[in-house]
Amino acid sequence: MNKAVPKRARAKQKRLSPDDRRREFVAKATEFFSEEGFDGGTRDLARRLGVTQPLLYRYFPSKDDLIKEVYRTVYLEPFDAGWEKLLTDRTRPLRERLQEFYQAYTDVIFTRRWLRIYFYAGLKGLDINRWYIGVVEDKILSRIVSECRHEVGLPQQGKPTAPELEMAWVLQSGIFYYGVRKYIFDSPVLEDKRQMIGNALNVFLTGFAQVFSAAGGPARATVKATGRVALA
Amino acid sequence: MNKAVPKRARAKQKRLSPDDRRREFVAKATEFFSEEGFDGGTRDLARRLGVTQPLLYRYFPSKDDLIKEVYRTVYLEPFDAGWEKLLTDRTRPLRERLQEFYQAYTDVIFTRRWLRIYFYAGLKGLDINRWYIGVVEDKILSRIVSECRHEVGLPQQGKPTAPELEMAWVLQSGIFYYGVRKYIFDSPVLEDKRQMIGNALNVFLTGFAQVFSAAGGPARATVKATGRVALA
DNA sequence: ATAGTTGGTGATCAGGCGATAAACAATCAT
DNA sequence: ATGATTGTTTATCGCCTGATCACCAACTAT
Repeated sequence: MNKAVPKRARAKQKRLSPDDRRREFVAKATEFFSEEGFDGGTRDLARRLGVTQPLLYRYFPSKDDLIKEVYRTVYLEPFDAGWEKLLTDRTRPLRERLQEFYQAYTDVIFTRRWLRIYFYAGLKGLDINRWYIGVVEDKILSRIVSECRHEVGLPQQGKPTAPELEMAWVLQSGIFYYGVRKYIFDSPVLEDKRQMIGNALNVFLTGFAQVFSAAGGPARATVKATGRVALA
Repeated sequence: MNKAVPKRARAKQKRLSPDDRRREFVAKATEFFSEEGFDGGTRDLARRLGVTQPLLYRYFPSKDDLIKEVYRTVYLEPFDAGWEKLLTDRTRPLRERLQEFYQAYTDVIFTRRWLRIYFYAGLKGLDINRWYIGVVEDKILSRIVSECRHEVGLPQQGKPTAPELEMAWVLQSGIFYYGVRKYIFDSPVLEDKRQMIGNALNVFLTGFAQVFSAAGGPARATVKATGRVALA
């Protein structure tokens, strides 16, 4: 049993402040759990941290508490207050605002770390996930719908309708799933993310204008005034 | 310890053929794993089946083998050969074919069972998931692109381009994620699935026509002939 | 130098896991 | 009815898990 020489081994890493060390643990735990899932063992995690397993329990009362901190950092980290202003800044063309927003947004969430934690949490049925979806709807999608309505000359009658919001979800999801395919399924995707976003926006904006504006040009598909689809 | 009366208790359920019983096990295991994840215990599973845990090992050599059978049934079950024909049947309007296809397709995969297994498998990094994505691309998306090209009068020059295929993914994902929100995240969605699909298709088809057809009408957004987006 | 506080480890516990073996119960062929 | 065969359970094994406790090492203040 080679238990000796603990001095030298640890002498290299300088002593961090307790808070910093804690944060370091959370950061590495995030990486670990995003790979192994939340059923990953505390011993494996500790090994990855270069410490022994009981030490975790000095910093966190239980594994669940550690996991909760992981959630918090992952979910709260990305949201940039500037995005709301960007989306509603009518001094710039809508197309340009959306392109810039989706590039910035996907720069943040299109990581293996973020996406995997997101789905692990979702499959667990945690509230935090529904909360996040609500935030996306409030801060992003309903703004986008409002701006689209303005763009095509529709009245700004308060909240977006449910079909409009759902259509914004279709756009959002179409872009979002590019990241899922790439980072969760390791599936090949169009290399140029910018181009994917650009095309998605072009199709969405032209389509939205013709489908949702009552006074739109001769729509290619038959749509009643209510937005309900006339099937064949 | 009440160990007696095993006769009566089991007398009710008639004896099934071995194969049927096996299938019943797989079916209920699918349900179980879709809820608990594949880390769910074999004892819990057995309790759900109304039998004891060791019995599972008479029907399946190991837990992993059982899981593989679960995958097989879930992934192979849905694919309907008729869908390819439906998508390419040019005697009917494209809009109508797509609406019918996506309604049928989502009728099959929009279940808590299917979607959750799909993501559990995906997070594990299993090949079967990449395989499925490839199938979707070959059997569904490239057909859709071909049909769209035909619809807008573009030449049928073999395979779809990468940007076109990616655009089809945006449509597919936009629709697919409706099910994810509803059945995985238990999040409220537009009640009328048919309407969601209809609107998504309307926007996509009108948008696609104007964005991807070189000779399209006056597109609202600036797009070079290559499909690459001109930013601002 | 010494006492006190904090950072970290080794040993260990109770419980749950997947899996196995031996015994019992029920059915079937004759 | 009897023996063979299949279906099912009880008991158990070795391993791994999250968590705890007593102890050791290191830095800080005096």
